[in-house]
Amino acid sequence: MRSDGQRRATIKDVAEAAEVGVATVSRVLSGTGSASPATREKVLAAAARLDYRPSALGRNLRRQRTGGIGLLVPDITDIFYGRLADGVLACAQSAGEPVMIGTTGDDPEREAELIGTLIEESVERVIAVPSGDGEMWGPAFRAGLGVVFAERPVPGRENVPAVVTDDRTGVRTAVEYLAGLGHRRIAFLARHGQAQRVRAFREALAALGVPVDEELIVHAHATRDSAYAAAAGLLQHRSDLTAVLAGGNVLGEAAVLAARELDFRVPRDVSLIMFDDVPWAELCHPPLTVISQPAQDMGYRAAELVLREGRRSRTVTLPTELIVRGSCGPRR
Amino acid sequence: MRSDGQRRATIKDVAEAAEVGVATVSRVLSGTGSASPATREKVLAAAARLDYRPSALGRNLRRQRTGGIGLLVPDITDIFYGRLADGVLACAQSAGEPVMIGTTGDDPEREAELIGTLIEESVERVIAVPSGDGEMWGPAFRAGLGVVFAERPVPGRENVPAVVTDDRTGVRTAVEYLAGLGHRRIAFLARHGQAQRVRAFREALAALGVPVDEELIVHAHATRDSAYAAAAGLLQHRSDLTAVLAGGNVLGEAAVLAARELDFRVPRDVSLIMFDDVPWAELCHPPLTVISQPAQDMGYRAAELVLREGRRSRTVTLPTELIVRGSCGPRR
DNA sequence: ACTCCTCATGGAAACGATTCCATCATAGAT
DNA sequence: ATCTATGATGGAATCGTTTCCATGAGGAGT
Repeated sequence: MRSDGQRRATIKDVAEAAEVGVATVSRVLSGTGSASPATREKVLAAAARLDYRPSALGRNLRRQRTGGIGLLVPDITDIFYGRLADGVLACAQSAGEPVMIGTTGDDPEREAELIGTLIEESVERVIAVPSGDGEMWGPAFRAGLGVVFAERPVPGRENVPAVVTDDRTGVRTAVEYLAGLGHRRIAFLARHGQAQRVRAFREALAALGVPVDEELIVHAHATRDSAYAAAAGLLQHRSDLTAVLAGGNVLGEAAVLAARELDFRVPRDVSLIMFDDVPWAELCHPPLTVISQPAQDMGYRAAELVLREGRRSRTVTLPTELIVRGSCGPRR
Repeated sequence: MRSDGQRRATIKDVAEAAEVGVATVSRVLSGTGSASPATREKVLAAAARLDYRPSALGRNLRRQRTGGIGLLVPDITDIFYGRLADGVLACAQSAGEPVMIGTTGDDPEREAELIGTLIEESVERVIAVPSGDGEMWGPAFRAGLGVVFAERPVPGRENVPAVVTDDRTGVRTAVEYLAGLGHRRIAFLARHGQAQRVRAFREALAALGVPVDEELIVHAHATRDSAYAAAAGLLQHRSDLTAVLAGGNVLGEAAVLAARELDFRVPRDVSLIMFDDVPWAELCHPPLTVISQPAQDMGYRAAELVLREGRRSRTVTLPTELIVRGSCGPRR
């Protein structure tokens, strides 16, 4: 008996042990085709005895399809993407599909590299939060990958299925809520790549007859440092603002921190509202009013979409919800 | 030209296009062996023209090694594991290794399933935060996987390399700090699987001559609900306690929430300290005093360890750091 | 009893890459 | 001029699986 630890048993070993051909073993184990009960038994017994597991490598090579899905997110440390990933994993694992993950850091170049790796690995389905303008996706489509975008659509690729949040309604809800409290000087703290939300922000202000001050729209990169710098700059240089809308939890965190550091009292001196409902929003002082986004659902739906590649599927838009806590007050 | 979109180019296509044999193409592209400059050029040009990418499937099947590392964490939504995963990804991506991720939910059964999947996929290196007692790892070792445990060691498997935090020192630091403030009735809010920290807790108390009250040691599962229930139960039923040490950020969050809900003022009524330095610890009111753990380093080191499988490596223990903020005060 | 059909079965090809090995050409040495 | 050493090159085997196809056996229908 040399089955203990040296080499993984192959289908050939099972065939020998069961005294049948490899084709029969394959048929029995995959459930396709016919086999007599006696043979069936023998094969199953041999497979169990040898602790046999079919090699996905061999199978995939033969079948010319890998199964398995790739997942590309900017930053797994951002809880929003953590929850998105969790949703993807929940769906993928219940379907028995392995998931290959990569973090792009919102850098199109790293994204391109990761796409390349996925293609080499013959992964044929990808869920991605695209970086930059999403200009790196040519090779992926040329290679025939099934792609679903999450969180953000890509400007040039409207025909690619995507699962996004209803940015327009979300932003409008936030802006109307703030305007209802009397705020006019509302700042938007955005991440690069949130062009859609910025547009919605302008529209929402315009619809309310509030003039848009471009200097109140500030962009930051996805890092905590950049977010803090942007938030602090905003509060210092545009001190006539009375409310800040943060485009994501990292930006919101930075805003809270900057406000505290610069001695702005929330909500007395400045009202604060952010995208993403995160656990610490309740723990904050004061508790943060947020526009919640269904991050986990988003991941789950994206995974569903990418797994049923059959039907042509359009973009799915998920609703947001305003959760009022204590960080917004009337304009002073 | 049919190279546009239908089928991925194979090495054979490149060989034909360059008018050489497949062996030559392989040699040129992988850099092994010799080839004349002219041939070299022809092959490179053909490969570029056809947008050729070698299939990892074919290569791995032939080479009998997959490369790529598996990563098993309890919950990617927990920022501690998010940072751990980030560290793993940082190392793996810089080494060009794909990463397959799975979440176990701290459930040994799901863990076993995921291990099975990894074996089928011929992944040969795994970094895992083991669930339960880690009794499901037999098949993995039998299959010859290179395993590195992270965060927690597994009782029966001391010879498996692991990257863990210095629980003993971390806990002792926290307990000594609290004792220095006059606290005697110190509770420990632990997750299942933190046996090591519980042991350290008992030892630290004993070393200070403080009697150990077993009822002040409470266990919760890894979910937010379970953590909240445990924290609330602790505060309600053992109201003579004056300080709580939480074994992780989810537990700490639950403690803050429960304290607020039950009208315990922090730190006046109860002092609070938790493992994990997370961004919201500063945002909390009052800011939380924490024992920080180098989660990202942990992941990075684990990845390094699992990639240099060559040398036999022992367990790596990473230091913790006490970060004093405002959630601990003198005993009333 | 002969034919036909179905079912069980195993051999062999294919998937895409690497790598061993044999072949061939050319340059250098005698 | 002949022999040898070296480098370039391609054919073919191999990895583990699935699947096509051929074969053989056995039962049913005439």
